[in-house]
Amino acid sequence: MANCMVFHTQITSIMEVLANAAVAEICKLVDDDYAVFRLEMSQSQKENTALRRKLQLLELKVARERVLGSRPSSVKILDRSRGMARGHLTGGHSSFVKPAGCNKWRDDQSITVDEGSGTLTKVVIESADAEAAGPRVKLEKAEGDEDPRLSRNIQTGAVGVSPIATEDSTTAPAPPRTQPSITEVSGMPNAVLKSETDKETLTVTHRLLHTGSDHGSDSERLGPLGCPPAPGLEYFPVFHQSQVHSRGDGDTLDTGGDDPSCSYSTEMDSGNMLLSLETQTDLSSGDWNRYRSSSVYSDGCLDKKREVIVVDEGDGDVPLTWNADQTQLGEGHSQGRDFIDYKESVETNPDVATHSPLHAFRDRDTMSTSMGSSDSHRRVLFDQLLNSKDQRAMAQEGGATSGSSKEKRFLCMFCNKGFSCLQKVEIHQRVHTGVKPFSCTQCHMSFAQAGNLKIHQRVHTGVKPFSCTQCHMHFSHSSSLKRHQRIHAGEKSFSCPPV
DNA sequence: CTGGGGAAGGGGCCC
DNA sequence: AGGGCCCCTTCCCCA
Repeated sequence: MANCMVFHTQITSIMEVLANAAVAEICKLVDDDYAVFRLEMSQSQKENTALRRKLQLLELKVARERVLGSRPSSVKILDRSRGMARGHLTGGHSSFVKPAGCNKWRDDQSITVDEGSGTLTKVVIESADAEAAGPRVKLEKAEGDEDPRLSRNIQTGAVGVSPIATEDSTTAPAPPRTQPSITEVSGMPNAVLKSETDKETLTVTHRLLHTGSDHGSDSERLGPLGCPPAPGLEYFPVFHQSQVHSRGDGDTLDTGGDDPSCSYSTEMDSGNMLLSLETQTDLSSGDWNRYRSSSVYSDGCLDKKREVIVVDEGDGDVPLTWNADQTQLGEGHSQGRDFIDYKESVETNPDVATHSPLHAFRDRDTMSTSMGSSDSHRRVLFDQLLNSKDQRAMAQEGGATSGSSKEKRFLCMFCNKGFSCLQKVEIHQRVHTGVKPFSCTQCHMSFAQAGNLKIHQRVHTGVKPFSCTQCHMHFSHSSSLKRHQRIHAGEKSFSCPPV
């Protein structure tokens, strides 16, 4: 019996030893695998960084070639306001910033694009306007020796500072610490705003983002962070909540925080996905339109989506029915919570005029005291949307629900303008979304209405079906003929009223 | 003064 | 009869 007990004890001890050995081996395997995993992650991240560096260099080269090719000595930027307003990217997406308050680039605004040894590029745009509204905007792309990040500083400084156009950033006077600045670490997968002080960044961001609206024209507006806004995206009404994918539950897989290999939360920031989209897309307007019309903004896709507010006639003049079969404009854009919020606000608050998605977002954003970078990005997009075409539409139509609500029971969800049928409001909402599903097959142009495309194609065909009966003139537009015939009729457009 | 795009309204046709 | 769709027209604006 005693022998049996001893044997049992020995067996138990042996089992414990074996179990401990097994645990140790398992732990070792896990550690090894984890190390391999981290190594692979870091390698992949390095590869991504290298690819991004190459991409940015290519973009810079393209921008430089365009600028230098068109203006070899004194580089000026063409007025792309119309192109921007019409939603066509015509150049590098992040290379040039149009000074606020200026409708056109002036001769005294210089742009220096010097890549030097290929490792340093500075783009300096100086506004000689002595007005306080004229910011000094400096885009700087500097590539460090080891640091793969490409930084871009947007500074708003005192006006009147002598222009800075130097190849060496060390010769440029360092901005005062108190000077507000925004540093976009564009070398990261998507732009990440780093602020010296959050308050200052918020202020400067707000100032930068409102420089265009202060002057009233949407064509003057800067894109986010000085980038020409992507068409369509410029007025993209769907904005998503940031999705942070790093786990914070503290288990062994929690690689967020001090483990850089898994700190990819910013990559998934959907607010910055817009920038990512710009970066990954050939930004020539043609390619952009191809992309837009083929993959995201295909007409067939769009026409199947219903994003309108339908006035329930049985409920008086209060629009209560949210008709949104799909609250996204294209695949690849998850349904935005802002739209959900808006839906809720519409359902709970009939005051749609002051609770449009834009107002709702703006109100909510204004309440935010710690606006993050993605919020800033979204805010500029919403401000662009609200302050430009939306306001123009509001001004033209006198605001919400103009006209008879019985006849115009389909309300635009952006400006609340009423339309008689669903298709009309869908077409109208393309004003806000920038969607132009009808692309010309012979050029880069695209149109929101099929009829306008048809008229446009007369440019290529040379067809001028409208002939003047009193002269040899022919016109491609009927309105042009009508306008021309006023000349024969001796009609004066502006005549002094009889005294 | 013309060229041309943007946007909206109206009417006809079809289901 | 009513709604959706398509096409055309018209006006406005800007380059």
